[in-house]
Amino acid sequence: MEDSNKRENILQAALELVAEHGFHGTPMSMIAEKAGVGAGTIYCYFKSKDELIIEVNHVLENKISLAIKEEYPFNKDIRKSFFHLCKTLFAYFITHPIHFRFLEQYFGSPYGMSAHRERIMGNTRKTNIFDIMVEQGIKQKVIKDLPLFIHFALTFGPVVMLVQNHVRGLIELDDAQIIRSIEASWDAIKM
Amino acid sequence: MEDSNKRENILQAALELVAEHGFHGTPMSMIAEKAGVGAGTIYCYFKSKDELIIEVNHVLENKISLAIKEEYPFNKDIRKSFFHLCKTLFAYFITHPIHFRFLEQYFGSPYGMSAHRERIMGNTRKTNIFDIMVEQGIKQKVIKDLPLFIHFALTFGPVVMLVQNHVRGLIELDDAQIIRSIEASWDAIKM
DNA sequence: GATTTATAAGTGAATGTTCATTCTTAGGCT
DNA sequence: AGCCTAAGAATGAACATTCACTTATAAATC
Repeated sequence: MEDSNKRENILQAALELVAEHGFHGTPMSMIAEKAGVGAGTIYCYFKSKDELIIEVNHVLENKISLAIKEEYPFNKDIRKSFFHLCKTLFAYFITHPIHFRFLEQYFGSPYGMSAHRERIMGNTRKTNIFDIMVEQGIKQKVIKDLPLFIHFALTFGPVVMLVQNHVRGLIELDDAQIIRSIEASWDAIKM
Repeated sequence: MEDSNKRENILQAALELVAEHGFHGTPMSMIAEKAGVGAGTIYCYFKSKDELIIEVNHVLENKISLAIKEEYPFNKDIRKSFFHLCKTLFAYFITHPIHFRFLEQYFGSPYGMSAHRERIMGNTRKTNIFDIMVEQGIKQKVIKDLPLFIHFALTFGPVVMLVQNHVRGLIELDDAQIIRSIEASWDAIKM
C-alpha cells in the first residue's frame, strides 16, 4: 500500500506543525518526518520552506472561500447575509482550529503581511462577498455609512478575537453565545 | 558623558528591533549593536533572550496600564468610561506604533500565550478597569448582559484590527473615524 | 593624596547547536 | 540499460550563549 500522495502529506504536515509551533518553530526535518518522507523529498515538490508555507496558505484560502460561498443567500436581505457570513466563519474555524492557528501565524509574518495588504486594499478580488454586502447595505440604508475598513474591523475583529480565545482553550464558545455575539456585532454596523 | 544606563538601552533596542523584525528575526548580536554594548553584556542584565523579551513586555504593560488609568473618569457614566478607554487605547497605540507591533509579536508567540491566558481569565489583576466597567454597566442595565469575554472581544477586537491596519500603513485613521468606530462599538454592547 | 589591590562590569572572539538546503547514492519503473 | 523519484547524510550559514580577558571603579594602605 504505497502512500503515494506525498505532496498532500507534506502540505498537511506543514499545516499542522506550523499551526502548533509557528513558522520558526518547525524545522523542515520535522515536517519531513511527520509527512513520512525524506528531508530532501520536500524539495522535489517545493522550491523552499517559504514556498511551501505560501502554498499551504493558498490551499486554506480556497477552502474557506468555498465554505463561505456555499449556501450564501445572495439577493436576500443584508441582515441575513451578515448572519450567514459570521456564522459560517465561526463554524469553519471552530471545526478547523488548526486552519485558524495556521492563518494566525501566517498573517503575523512578513509573507502574510503583503497578502493581507492586497486583501484589504481590494486590489485582488474585485468580487469580495463582504465588500458587496457592505456596499448594498449602505445603499439600502440598513447599515451605517462608514468606510469599508471600519465595517471590516467591526465585523471580523470580534470574530477573530473570540475564535482566538476559543481555539487557545481560554473560553468555551457555544452556539447561543455565538449568536448573541453576532447580534451585538450587527447592532454595531446597523443603521 | 558616559551613557551608563545600559540596561535601558538594551531594553529599548530589543523593543524596536523585535517590533520591526519579530522575535526570531532579531539576533542578540543585533540588539547588542543597536544598544551600543558588547554581545556578552546583555547577559549581565538578562539571563536569556527569552527573559529579555518578557521584561520588555512587562515594561510596556505598565506604561499602557498607566496611560489608561490616567484621567480615567471613575464614577462617571458607563458610556463616558467606555469612550475614554477606547480613545486612550487608540491614542496610545497610534502615538506608540512600535509598542503595538511589539505586543503583536509577543502575543502571537508561546510566551505571550500564557500571559494572555492569565489576563483573560482574570486570575492576576483583580481590579481590571474594563471588568469593573462591564460589571457596573450590566448592573445598571445600560449594557447587554453578556459574558465578560464577549464584551471584551466586541470592544477590543475592532480596536486591535483598526490599529493593526493603521500601524501597517494600510489605512489612515483620523480622529473622526476613530470616534465613529467607537460609537459603533458602543452600539454593539449597549442595551 | 598617592599608590596599590580587590571587585565588579563589560567585551567580543570562540563554541556548539540548529537548521535550510544540496548532493550523492539507491531503488523502482519502462 | 536508462531515467526518474526519493532518501538521508553532508554542508555551510546563522545564531544564542559562554568565557577568558580587559577596563573601570572602589577600597585599603601608607
